[in-house]
Amino acid sequence: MNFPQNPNPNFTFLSEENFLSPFMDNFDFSNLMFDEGGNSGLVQEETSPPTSIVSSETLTGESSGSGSAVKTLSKKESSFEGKIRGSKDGETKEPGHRVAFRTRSKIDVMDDGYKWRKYGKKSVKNNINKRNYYKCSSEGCMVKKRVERDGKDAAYVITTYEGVHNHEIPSHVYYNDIVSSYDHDNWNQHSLLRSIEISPPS
DNA sequence: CGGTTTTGACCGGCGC
DNA sequence: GCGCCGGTCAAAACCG
Repeated sequence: MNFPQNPNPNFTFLSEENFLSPFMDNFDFSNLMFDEGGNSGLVQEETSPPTSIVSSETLTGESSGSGSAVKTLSKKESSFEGKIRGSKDGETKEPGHRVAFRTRSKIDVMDDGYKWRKYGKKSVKNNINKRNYYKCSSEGCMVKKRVERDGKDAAYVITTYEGVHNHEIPSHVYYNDIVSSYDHDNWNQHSLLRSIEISPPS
């Protein structure tokens, strides 16, 4: 269960370089969903049917079944939002930056440079597979991560990040270095990931 | 030895 | 009011 994506003992932060090639080779960012406190506007699950989100992205005709997964997600979103609004008024209630990725990969979890500790596993409806819950290991950092496989297309993995990191990425230096060094088209996609990791304060 | 994973139980919200 | 459903906790096992 360690690092299925990188059996290599050499895999470290430095291996990001190594990580890059296979990463883009094996993974497809076929669908990304952004939602910053329901303010981004890139995702609008409440007004638009979840399907539209999928179709607006590139699903290469395999979007048929994926709708269900997205649906579940959006449903969660709305309930989550309601929960926030219903909470106390002055409680430093962070809107919670939420980002959902839908990637095509053979592995379950992608290493994004942070240290995650698994704290739960649950099987959800609309998905025969189990959903895994991770939390950032750093103290005071309550960022959560949710990983599940698409019940319809086992090839796809849905990863949802929630919250903003308090601290630097353990491999932050490398990221900067890499980002500067590698300006390939591929990094276009990955830069998205990076932007999430550094999560700008609104 | 410390930190992490595992797994079932528990809890709280929502819908009916 | 009850049951479903999703999310979290916590204790024990497990691993490096």
